[in-house]
Amino acid sequence: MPIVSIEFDNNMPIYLQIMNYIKRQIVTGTLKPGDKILSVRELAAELQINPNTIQRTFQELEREEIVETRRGLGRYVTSEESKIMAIKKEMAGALLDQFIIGMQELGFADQDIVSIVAEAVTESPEPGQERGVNHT
Amino acid sequence: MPIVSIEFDNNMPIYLQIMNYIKRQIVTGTLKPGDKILSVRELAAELQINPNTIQRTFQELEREEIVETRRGLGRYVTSEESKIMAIKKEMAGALLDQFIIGMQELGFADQDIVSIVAEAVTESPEPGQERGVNHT
DNA sequence: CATAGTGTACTATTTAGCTATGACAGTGAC
DNA sequence: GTCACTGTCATAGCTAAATAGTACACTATG
Repeated sequence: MPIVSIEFDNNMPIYLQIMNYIKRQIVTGTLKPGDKILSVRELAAELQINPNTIQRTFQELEREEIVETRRGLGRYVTSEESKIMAIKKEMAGALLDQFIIGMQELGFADQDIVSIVAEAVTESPEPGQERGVNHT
Repeated sequence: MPIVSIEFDNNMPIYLQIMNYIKRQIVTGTLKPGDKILSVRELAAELQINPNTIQRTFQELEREEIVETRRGLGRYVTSEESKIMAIKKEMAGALLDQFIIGMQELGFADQDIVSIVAEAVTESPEPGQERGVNHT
């Protein structure tokens, strides 16, 4: 049984989901700047996934300059906090865009969108819950 | 050049994206209950996509009882408006969940989430725009 | 009847993602 | 040097998604 686990969405590449998983850990401080990251083989074993897939995940993260690789030693979270802030901003912006544009495409008015969010946040503060949405 | 077009996300199956595209048209009333839907070959030509992929899209939509098939005639939007309402509710709920849980995972407080949405909605009311997000 | 349009089915091919497995190279501790 | 870890590379195989092309069945129209 894995120590940590991710609920994978079959309609999205695993390596992208693991990327976001790592990014979240960095953004929220679970992984701090300069921290050593689990090795390819460790993380592969923990998530029950092929090491090659983890390798691809890290290659992407490195391309985004979020992690640094020291050959023979391991991988480390970038020390540039500005980079981490930028990632957080980018991820939040993507979430926001997807949500608002999506709701507008469904025909919701701007005021409705705001009140739906406000209501959802007050009625069930903990994550992972079902939420009701009033529609017109 | 296609009359209508969709910006496809390569990280998600096309047939699912077309599904949502059709669902949105139904939910917003662009396609009304009982309306005839473009044929497999028509829609395939319009979206520049293989008819087999469109066929798969419609099979899924039919499984969700959103469209009805009359062999030899074509496909039609369901006449049950309650079904359409349910779809809208479901799609909005999915968007909401994804957004709120995502923001919470990024470390945003509930109040922050509400104000970010309120600000985004007021500052750029039209869809398809970039939005800034203030983070702490 | 023939025709044109509809949905449906089938085979074959390509590509991306993921897996399985093995091998090689750099680093630090002993 | 040896060992155990690290990252990296390469080959092969499997599956789902999408394409291409063909064919068949149903329906309305004439």
